[in-house]
Amino acid sequence: MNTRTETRQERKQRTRQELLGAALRLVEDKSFSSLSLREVTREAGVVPTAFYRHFESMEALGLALIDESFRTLREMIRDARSDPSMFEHVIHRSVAILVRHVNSNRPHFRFLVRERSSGLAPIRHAIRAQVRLFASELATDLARFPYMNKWSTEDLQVMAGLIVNLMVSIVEELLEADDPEAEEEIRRLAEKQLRMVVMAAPTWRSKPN
Amino acid sequence: MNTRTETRQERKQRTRQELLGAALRLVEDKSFSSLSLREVTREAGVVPTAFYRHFESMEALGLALIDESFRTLREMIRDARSDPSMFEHVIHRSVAILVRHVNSNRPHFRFLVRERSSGLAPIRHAIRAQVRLFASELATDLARFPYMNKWSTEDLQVMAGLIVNLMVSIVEELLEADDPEAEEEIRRLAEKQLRMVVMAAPTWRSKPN
DNA sequence: AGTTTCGGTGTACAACTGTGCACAGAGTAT
DNA sequence: ATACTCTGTGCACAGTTGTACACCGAAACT
Repeated sequence: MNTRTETRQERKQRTRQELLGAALRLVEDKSFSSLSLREVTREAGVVPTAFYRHFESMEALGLALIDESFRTLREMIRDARSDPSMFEHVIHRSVAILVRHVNSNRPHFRFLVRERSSGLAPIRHAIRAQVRLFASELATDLARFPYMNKWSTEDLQVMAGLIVNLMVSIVEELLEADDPEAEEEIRRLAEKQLRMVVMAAPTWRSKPN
Repeated sequence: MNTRTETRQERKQRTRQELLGAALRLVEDKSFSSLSLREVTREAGVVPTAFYRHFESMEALGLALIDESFRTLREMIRDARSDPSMFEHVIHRSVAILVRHVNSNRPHFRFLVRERSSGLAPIRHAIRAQVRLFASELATDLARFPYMNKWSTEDLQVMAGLIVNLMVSIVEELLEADDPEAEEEIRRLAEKQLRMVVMAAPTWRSKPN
């Protein structure tokens, strides 16, 4: 039994994680806002009132989930950036990485894309802020690519927004897909869509008329 | 008093509409799935059990709301198609029409974009099916444009998907915006994004390598 | 060793939920 | 005028909800 030599902090962290995990498991079939505090504690295996030792409300737990989810998303970006074969097959590699990370973190991604548009205002806004941040980082990355290195900041932002949008909708579709060939089809179309979007790069010039 | 000479069918239709309207009003600040049958009937001014005279469950009401919402969306498309000045300034006009329709049907659009990703599976799927249908129609429309008239059906579908995606996210942003200058900024960026996307048309060729 | 701190328990309660049932009263059909 | 058909009402009931409160026992501190 390893609980024997468990410090108090550790124990607290553990049940905190259990609460977060329980919520994540439960939003698989229900929306977060229709999730009750008692359901979460029941799933986590603690008594309802224990919830308050960790979060002051369900909304607070939701915000914590956002933190957690974006931590895994940042891992993904780090993966993508450190991929040496990236520059040649950017699109192919990016989509591959995205698909892989969605598959190994389905609950987190599901939570994010759902609550991004539905959900309580504070949660919605927290997610959208993070996504915008992500888009900004992408924009600076884009500046290193051919054709785009002369673009204005706004143009880069717009292009980044476009790509992030696309990524969000790819994630949405991946989450709806269950069988692997549906996934393969999504991946194929996703790559095509991305290619179309970046195809604008060589031709683009701000304020065309 | 006009209720004096009200036929039974009319009366039933009226309270049915009241229920739909009540639900639409309530999802302004809560998500549909966390909406209770009693709340809806309370807002509509009828007794809870009367609900069942019109819908067998909240899910059924949700599906009815989808119908209603897409009816107003189809109006929008009709407007757009019949606009004579369309072909010259397609993008500018399209965005204008979109913004106008979102503003005059905020509750419907809010309901759609929220429940599209969250919400119960049947409702989610119903909405996504309609959106896909919309994308297909757009694809055939696109075939009439220069450069694109030689494209394969799949390429047209992909481009249409891209545009619809973009429209969805524009609607999402419009719904978050409250003050008119924020709206103006969204409109401006939306036009730029659309221009970028269609910019691919002249250069695009399937299976580039 | 004695005291304090604090994560988790158990009980309790008022508020709310969905829905079954009997019934009213107006619209409709005969 | 009489009988039937409905939409909407009223009441009831068991189940669930959030949270207040007193409490326990072990880790942490003195």
